Amino acid sequence: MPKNARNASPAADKAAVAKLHSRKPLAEVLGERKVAGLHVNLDSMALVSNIHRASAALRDHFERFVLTEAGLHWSAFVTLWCLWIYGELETRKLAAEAGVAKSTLSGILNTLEGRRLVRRRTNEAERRLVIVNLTASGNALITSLFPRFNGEETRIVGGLPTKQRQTATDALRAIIATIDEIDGPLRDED
Amino acid sequence: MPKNARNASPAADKAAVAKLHSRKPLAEVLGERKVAGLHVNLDSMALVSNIHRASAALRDHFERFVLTEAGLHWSAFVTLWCLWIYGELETRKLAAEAGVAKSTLSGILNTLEGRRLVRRRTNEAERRLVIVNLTASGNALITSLFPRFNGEETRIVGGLPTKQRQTATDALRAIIATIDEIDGPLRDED
DNA sequence: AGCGAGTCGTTCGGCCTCAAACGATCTGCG
DNA sequence: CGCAGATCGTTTGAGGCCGAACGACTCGCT
Repeated sequence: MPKNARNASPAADKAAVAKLHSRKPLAEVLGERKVAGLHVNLDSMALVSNIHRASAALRDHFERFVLTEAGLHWSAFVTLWCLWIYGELETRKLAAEAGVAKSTLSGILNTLEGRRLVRRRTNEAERRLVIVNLTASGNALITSLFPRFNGEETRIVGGLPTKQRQTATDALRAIIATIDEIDGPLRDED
Repeated sequence: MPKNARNASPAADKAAVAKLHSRKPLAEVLGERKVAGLHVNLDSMALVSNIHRASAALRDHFERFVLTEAGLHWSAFVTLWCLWIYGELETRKLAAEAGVAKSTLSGILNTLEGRRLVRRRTNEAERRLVIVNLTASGNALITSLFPRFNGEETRIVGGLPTKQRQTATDALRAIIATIDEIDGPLRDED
């Protein structure tokens, strides 16, 4: 499939998003048109909104420039990455680490197993558990992909002053911790 | 400590994610086990990784605590929100603003239209265009939802020092702009 | 007038995504 | 023992999500 073609290019509806998206911050439009007496915290909204946009833009960028040619979706990549880091993992922990529901992971593993990138194996001592690990080709794939990923990450965020990058990272960590704190109590203590 | 039934609680596989996720930063594990001579930029990785985690945690939190009871998914909410801000929008622009492909929006609009929350109408002057706007009940729903959203946003990020919040917001904006710059040239100039 | 190229929104096929329901397995307690 | 309850991973059903293909429509040429 030709990547050029100025004429008749379907594909990549998604690519138009970021451009239009960033053209005019929604927060401003809201400020202009809506928040007459609605007392809204625009600062909070701006930060949260930018977190989502940055996440989507990053994900989109990586899918488009690195993952598509490898035939992987985001979650499949994350799954392989986790397995690469941890060596092998039970399904339940892998799902948690990859950030998807266990039922979602089941489907992802079916896909990856079909491509011979991962292997499933029942734990004999605990026959309820299923252990997943990379095959040789799965390991080769993620090993070749990861440096490119990290390189792109650095290309994108490396331009920021070190101090700002650090501050932003800390802020995000704090946000994650706060949400954990709010949502966490509903879960069982272990 | 028995917040909720310790016995037989299906549901909310997703909730376990954040907890396990934040327990042990993957970057550290990577540092421990992998990056012997692989020269990886851990700072970049930490920032990018935390952007994704924060975005997912936020989205998850809002879906669980605000959207579920309204029977809305994330994208459906964003779609209603855009319509609330802009009044009415063509399908193409709405998709871009909501951050989804136009084909995805088509499905979302089918769902929302089925619930009588939005309305579709053909533009008579340009019969290719479809204009979407909120119904009265759609408007009522988003109007009631938005303040709760903003309140939660403030609860979550409001604890950060103003300066740090501002710095983080700027950093995210810069990241989005950088990605736009990298990806943008491939799109048509308008 | 007519026709080819461009641009709408929709449809289609394939996968991801979730919660809930399910079968298999392990455990504790009588 | 035996079986009720907890905990695995998988299946199911409804919908989100994408790129590609498509029909409807518009515009520019000739």
